Amino acid sequence: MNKLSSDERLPLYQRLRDSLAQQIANNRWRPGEAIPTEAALSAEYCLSTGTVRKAIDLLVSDNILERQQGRGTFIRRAQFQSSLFRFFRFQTEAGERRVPESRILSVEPVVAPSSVAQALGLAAGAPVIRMVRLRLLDGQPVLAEEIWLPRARFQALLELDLDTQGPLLYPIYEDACGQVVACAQESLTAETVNDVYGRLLQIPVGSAVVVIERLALNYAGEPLEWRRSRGHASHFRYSVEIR
Amino acid sequence: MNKLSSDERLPLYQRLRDSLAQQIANNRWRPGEAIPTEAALSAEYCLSTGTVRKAIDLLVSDNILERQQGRGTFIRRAQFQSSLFRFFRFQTEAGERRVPESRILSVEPVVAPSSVAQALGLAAGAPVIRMVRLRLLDGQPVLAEEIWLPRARFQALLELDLDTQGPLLYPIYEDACGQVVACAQESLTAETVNDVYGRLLQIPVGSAVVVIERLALNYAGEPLEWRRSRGHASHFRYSVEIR
DNA sequence: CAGTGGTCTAGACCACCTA
DNA sequence: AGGTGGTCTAGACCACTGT
Repeated sequence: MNKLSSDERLPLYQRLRDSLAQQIANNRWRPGEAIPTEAALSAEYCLSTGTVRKAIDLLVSDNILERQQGRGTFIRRAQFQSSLFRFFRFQTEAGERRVPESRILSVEPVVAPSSVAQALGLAAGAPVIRMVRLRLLDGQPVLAEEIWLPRARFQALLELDLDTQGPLLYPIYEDACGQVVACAQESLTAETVNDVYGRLLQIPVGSAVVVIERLALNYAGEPLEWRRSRGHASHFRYSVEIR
Repeated sequence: MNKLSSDERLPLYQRLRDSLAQQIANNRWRPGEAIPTEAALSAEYCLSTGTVRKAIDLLVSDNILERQQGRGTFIRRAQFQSSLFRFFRFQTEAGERRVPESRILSVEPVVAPSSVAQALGLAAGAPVIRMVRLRLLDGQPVLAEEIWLPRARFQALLELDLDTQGPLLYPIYEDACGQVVACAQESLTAETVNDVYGRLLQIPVGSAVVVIERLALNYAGEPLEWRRSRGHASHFRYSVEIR
């Protein structure tokens, strides 16, 4: 006999959606846990199953819930899975996805070049951290990354032994610096590789590489990280649907 | 008392969706025209309104139909604005968008190479039309396109003087061949340009070019056109938002 | 087996548009 | 006023999952 609190003019399925989203935000259920069954919800809120289903449909299409026939409806595990997979086909012959290893080549405190400062919304010459990283599959370099971070937020990284960490940076940002990446803007182009990156990627100078520039933001929309990645074009394929 | 022809194991709303998509592809209704009301469809197919609504929901979320409360449900006008703009920055200094001119270099009936046949869903060696086209801005080549069409659908193109037509192919497909492009899948990569395309694009052999492969489909999801376009990487930039 | 989500029905009533 | 899509009900039966 629960009550729907939000605006009475909204349809019931919308109000139920809002109520459930609120409870999810308040951790009534943990990620991976099941919410009550559709029957239980329709009893709790005195709604028909059709209305409950429509509310759940919305949360599923929002990527907040996940249905599993015969088992239940679950809170989606928050998985900021690297967008790499959308761009590079780092896969075995069998087509299974793999996270490339990470080899950090340098981490140094520097002052921001003007282009980087502008991307990160800092004053020119502001203190930043510059990191160069190589991603490898089976020992073969596939991606070379240049990463820039505002030092004010990421000072702790300089005192950390990054080699002992996993291959993903964003969990480290979260654990060591309390900085949570919520979303990112990426921008894609191609170029022929120069000698520096040719050597890093172990490909001939003049090969075609794809260049990905990414600005990562926190939930408040503030820039956290700017990176430029280069990878051999033969590892690269990006697909879109157009309507 | 219409019959749903497709696979009996599929849910009714799926089969109705397919049936409607087929009729839309066959021009039973013109773009902008209304389809029968939900009540009429549920009578015609002997389905409840809930099932009909669900089928229409799918077509709406596919961007094929458009609901207007109190008025009806309408075939969406295909605004199919060339996706070129999303990928290539063909713009004046002022930032205004321009459609590049089209220069058709060849149109010839050939048999399909196996890769093309596979993309178009044809048997290997099936009759197709191969077209080579150059897109130019201010007389400068910016994009070289290789276009493959199933001859069964596009025979009429061979008897047409394409030079007298506009720079966009899809309106020609529609007017001359009755083939309506509803959506497309594009896939993007990069390579260093060979001598043939280097000469076409008037750029040095070995420059980085972006390669776009596109499969265009009609409303029934049947392949209509496969094309591969190459353009100089410096004209190319693609942006994405990642949640 | 019992319990879950997935499909489907045959309505009712409402909000909105056109005339 | 009459017709449209939008919301909602109170069920039924099915397909799938776990024990």
